[in-house]
Amino acid sequence: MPIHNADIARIFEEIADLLDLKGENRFRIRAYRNAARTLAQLSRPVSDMVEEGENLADLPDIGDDLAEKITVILDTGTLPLLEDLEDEINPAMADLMDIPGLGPKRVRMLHETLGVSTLDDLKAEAEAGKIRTVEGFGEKIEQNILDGIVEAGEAKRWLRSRAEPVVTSLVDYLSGHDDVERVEVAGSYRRRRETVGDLDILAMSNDGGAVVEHFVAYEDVVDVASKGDTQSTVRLRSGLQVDLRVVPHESYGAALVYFTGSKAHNVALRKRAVERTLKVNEYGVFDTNNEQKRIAGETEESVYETLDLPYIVPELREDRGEIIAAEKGTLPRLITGEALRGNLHTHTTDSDGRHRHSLREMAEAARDRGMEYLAITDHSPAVAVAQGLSEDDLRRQMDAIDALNDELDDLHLLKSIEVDIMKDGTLDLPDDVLDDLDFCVCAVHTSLNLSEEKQTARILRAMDNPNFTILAHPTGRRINERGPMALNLDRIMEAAVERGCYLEVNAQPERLDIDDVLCRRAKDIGLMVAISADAHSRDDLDLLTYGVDQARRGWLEPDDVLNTKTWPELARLFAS
DNA sequence: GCCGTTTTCGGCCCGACTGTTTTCAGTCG
Repeated sequence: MPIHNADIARIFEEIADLLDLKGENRFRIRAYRNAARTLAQLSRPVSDMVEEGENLADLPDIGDDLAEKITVILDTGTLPLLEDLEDEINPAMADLMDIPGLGPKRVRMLHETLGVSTLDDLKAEAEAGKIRTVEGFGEKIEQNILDGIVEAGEAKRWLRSRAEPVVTSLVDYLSGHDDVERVEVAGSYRRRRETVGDLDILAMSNDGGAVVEHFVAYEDVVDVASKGDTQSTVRLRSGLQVDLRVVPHESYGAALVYFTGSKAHNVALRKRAVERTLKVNEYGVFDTNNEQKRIAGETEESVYETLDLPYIVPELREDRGEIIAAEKGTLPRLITGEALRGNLHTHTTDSDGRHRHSLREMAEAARDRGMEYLAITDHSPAVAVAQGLSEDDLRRQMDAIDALNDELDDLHLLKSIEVDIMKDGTLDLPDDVLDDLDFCVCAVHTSLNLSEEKQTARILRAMDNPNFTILAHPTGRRINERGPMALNLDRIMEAAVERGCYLEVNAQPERLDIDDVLCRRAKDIGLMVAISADAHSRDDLDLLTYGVDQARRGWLEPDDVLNTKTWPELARLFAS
């Protein structure tokens, strides 16, 4: 069983939690968390780095000690430090820190006084009214704990696409107030993450109190968690939590940086500020050598400028090397939706009655959106629920495409298929029909639970087929529904490079597969991707924008993306 | 535990709000 970066990151996170509960040195705790973050976002497996004799201590936030611990984990799958800590502290106590309002100090206090170790213990003591008897606790905290336990069972991050309409109406409402000059959604929403935990809204106004009052009076607000002169937190009927922050004109840029995050990016910026005897907070940039004189803050650009940096777009603000790149002038020129010339994954009513639009309707929708080409990729027979195309069906569709291509002069339809990768790694249609297609999109839809070894071998075998072009939704995950398949994607991506195959960035909001970190890894090894709508209806062609967002977060530039190429260019790539 | 144009020790990002207290610790983002 190979040890992945994520496994090591999880061990470091757990160690950090347990050290936190012990009341250890907070900087030591932070060191473990920083290292976990570095590992989780690393674009290549540390196991490879070790094999190739590279020094792990060269990685950011990893020194000699943690480098050694990583090699121990790679060898044994665990770490003596973790096992010692787990003997000392019940690991279930770490879960208690997920309840809002409970941090390490309060959890430890509850453990020492009431013997609380698990969520069940906590619930029982809260319901019995015992929490309020503990020094430093009261009725409010007890009630918040009870509420928090209930919400912990429900809370899931929202797909950003699902939050969009909520955002639009709330922003409209806030903009309608006379004292509000400007409103913007910041946070992970602005960084265009695939999901959002809550909404962070920034308003420009000189009367924070009035704007906060207006905010909490919004008709969808069901609970006001906090309310001050400049900020407030509420819960909407939909369950979404919204934080509002109100700042004056001169602080707007600094506040936008601060509220957009990520937290790690902000920390890195503030460290950089300290090195320049500056202080960055949500009100501006201040010169600590000159009586805290404000030197910037009105715009985001002004904040970055005082730190000797060009503007960094929100999608890159994850402290994944963007600050160094900005300093060196090597920030990527990110892919945009306008750069896409076509869509390489499209379904029609030919394969599935539930698909809403015909070949012709899909073609016209693509043309209306200015696309140069559209690949038709209905399902193959194995996807019986989708009434996959038989060999004869596919041949008939190819004829229909030829006819339509004669008729359309500003859109080129490509003949393709989303062919199933069978459990044994063969493709679901014979080679002689696949040979006649322009290219093949290949996908796993069944037997998602194979072992990592078998699943990887299955896909590698499929890639041996010369007709294999693009691996669709490579991990098979559905956000909030099912995780990725067990899969050695590093091997698959390397094999794809060797064999002239490609990966898809599936733009369906619940898939977004591959994700941003994997996009970055693909770029690093020179593997191009297709940003594909996986369109099941005309409107689905507009989903491409979510795929573009994910690709931007993965640092992809136009040259990293197949469908920025013209069809003749693509045809040459696919033929080689 | 990491890190270094203040470099092998002594720092490590910053402020608002709540709930408990009477001046502030804990938590959160």
